[in-house]
Amino acid sequence: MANYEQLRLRNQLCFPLYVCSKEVVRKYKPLLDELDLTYTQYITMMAMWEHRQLSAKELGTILYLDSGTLTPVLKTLEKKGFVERQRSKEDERSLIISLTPEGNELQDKAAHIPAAMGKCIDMDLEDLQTLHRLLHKFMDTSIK
Amino acid sequence: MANYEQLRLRNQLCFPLYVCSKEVVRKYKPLLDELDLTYTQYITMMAMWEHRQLSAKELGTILYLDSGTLTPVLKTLEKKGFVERQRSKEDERSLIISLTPEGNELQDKAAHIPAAMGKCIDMDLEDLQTLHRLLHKFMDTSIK
DNA sequence: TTAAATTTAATTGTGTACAATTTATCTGAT
DNA sequence: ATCAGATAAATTGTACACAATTAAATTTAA
Repeated sequence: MANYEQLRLRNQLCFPLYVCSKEVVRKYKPLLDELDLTYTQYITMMAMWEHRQLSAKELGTILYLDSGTLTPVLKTLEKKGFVERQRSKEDERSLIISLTPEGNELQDKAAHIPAAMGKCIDMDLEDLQTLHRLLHKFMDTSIK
Repeated sequence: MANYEQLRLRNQLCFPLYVCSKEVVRKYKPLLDELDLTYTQYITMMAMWEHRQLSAKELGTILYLDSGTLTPVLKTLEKKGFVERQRSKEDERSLIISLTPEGNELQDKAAHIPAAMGKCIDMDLEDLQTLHRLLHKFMDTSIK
């Protein structure tokens, strides 16, 4: 008789990852609605606040997103006035994304979000730090 | 001068969660292609293998998915012959999902997947167990 | 008992994700 | 100098994911 214990949802690592990720993104929604940003647009803006200017290629590397996802996200952010898209002069293949003044101002409006999210998470600091460390370890050792 | 340290991607908990989740799902793809299942269809089948019969409502609770996502997934799985959809006799609002013989046989073909995925993850067992425990704790304390 | 509230799926609309392909540009080896 | 290969975005197609709404069935309460 076969033992399918390993096929139970509760024994998977992938399933709680998948659920936690989705539910955290869902918790961001009311906060991000105030900024007129989706979660994907928000992490894109976080990368832009940090780097001011990036090629679409570099953004994709930072965010782990391909052009199929990023192209429409960047067009939307441009339409909202938060970034500018322009071809590189040195290499016409490359698309340079720059933060606009409006995009820069948005950072002030977003400044309270990390603390607001923190209040939703009812775990002690040590567990959160361990979780953070292990997720980064997982990313570094198991991805690509 | 404002300090936006908390707005950096690397300091977020959400971002590594989001990346790890996506990348794990991507790693499943070649294994699931052999079964003609997507990741969402796979976790749905895992729930069905475990419970044999569930209402759509119960499935949604187990998988953290709403009817907007589940309805098309279940129709696809029915088209593939792995589950049956029928209205409950006692409560016509309720949709009963049952495993078909073909769906049951699929479990044999899936039995090797957890071990195959395990080989992709280059972390020691203790870290994986800690990660698993903390993700469940996160789910239990911080979701809904 | 019947009207209001609740519950369950389905539908609609928007926005990702990603594989695969296409198009344009650039680089390097001959 | 040129063309074969590489690179960067965009496009196409499929499949979620979820909020909001709708529709039907059931339950509750006046």
